[in-house]
Amino acid sequence: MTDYPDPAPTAPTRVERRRATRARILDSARALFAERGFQRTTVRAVAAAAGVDPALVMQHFGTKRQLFTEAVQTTAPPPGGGDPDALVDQLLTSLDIKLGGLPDGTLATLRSMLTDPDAAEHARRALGGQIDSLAAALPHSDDAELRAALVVTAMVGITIGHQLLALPALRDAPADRIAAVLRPAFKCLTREAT
Amino acid sequence: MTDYPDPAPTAPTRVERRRATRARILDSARALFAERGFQRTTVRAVAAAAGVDPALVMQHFGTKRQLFTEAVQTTAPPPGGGDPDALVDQLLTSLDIKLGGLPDGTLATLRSMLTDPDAAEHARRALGGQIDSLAAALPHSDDAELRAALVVTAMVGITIGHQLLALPALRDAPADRIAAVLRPAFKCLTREAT
DNA sequence: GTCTATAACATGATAGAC
DNA sequence: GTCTATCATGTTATAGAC
Repeated sequence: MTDYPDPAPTAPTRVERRRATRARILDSARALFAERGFQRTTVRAVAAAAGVDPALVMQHFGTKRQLFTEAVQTTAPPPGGGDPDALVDQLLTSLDIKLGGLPDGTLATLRSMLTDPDAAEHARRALGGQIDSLAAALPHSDDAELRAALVVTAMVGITIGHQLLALPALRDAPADRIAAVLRPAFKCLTREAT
Repeated sequence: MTDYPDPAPTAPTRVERRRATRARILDSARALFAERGFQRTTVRAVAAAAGVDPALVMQHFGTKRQLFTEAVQTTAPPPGGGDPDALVDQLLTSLDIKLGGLPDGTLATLRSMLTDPDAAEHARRALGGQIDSLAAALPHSDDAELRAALVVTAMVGITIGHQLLALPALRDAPADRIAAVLRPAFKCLTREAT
């Protein structure tokens, strides 16, 4: 093992190769989970996409569920502090991003959250975090959290309609126009009033 | 078959019994599809819930998919005509209904639309219809359809957050309060402006 | 010894026999 | 209407390759 000290810089060690294979499997899994959701994605399909044997996938991740969990694990989105109007613009920008290419991990969670308990829990946590951040930045009132939740879930619905269902009315609209139409409504939602 | 002419008013004929069994299967299927979605619902579970043999389900509906299609078939929601403000109130009322008990057929479609192509198509059609109705009632402009689509998909997102994900921030809010907070924002969305 | 591939078993959808 | 057979899939156990 330690007899020959790095014969060539281009020769990967076994651990490196294994790590690379693992990463390849994770990438394929993320893409397929994003496209088809948890249930409709088969371990065999992931293996085929990654160019490995199906059993190898299990070797690496134990169960399909664990594979999903790791594939979906992502760094938390940046929490935004500042005044509410800036926050709304920030949210609209992130929606703008979302309406373009949502990352596969997020897509996978979005797509599976209605039919898979684990994905639902993951979504609950992620959305809860976004809601709390937004609520904290809103003017204090007893329905700040409610308003924040409505803004976030409304954006989820719009994203679903655009990205996952591809509703013609949304698919054909440019992202900046959507943001422009949405802005006054969201400002209205975040402004405290009874 | 036609020898004995209705021996008793309480004795159901074979076709009646078959029809009743079929209805029982459909009800069980609708409930299970609403709770677990298409994939996670097994024909065996539907059969067990209806108290029949699994093969009988196939005898009646051919495939699990066809069972889903028939279970989800529902009468179209009432198209609303009138002025936009009244329409917004009407939508909020329907949201109010939705936040209470959504019918199983709708729940089943909602839950499965992100992971099942057929359910997605069904949802696309149903939402498209709602969007078109609303757009037709909005003041004519080139983004009436966009605005209508945003209102409808936002409501879908809110419904999902409330009913399917049970986000704490929404779950704990009374429906009338949600409607009150939402009303100004939706009015803003439906009012033409650039 | 460590990585990979093959075989075996359980459950579910569906088709055909009875 | 019920029972049995076939096929796909998730998962585990076992054998083969380097």
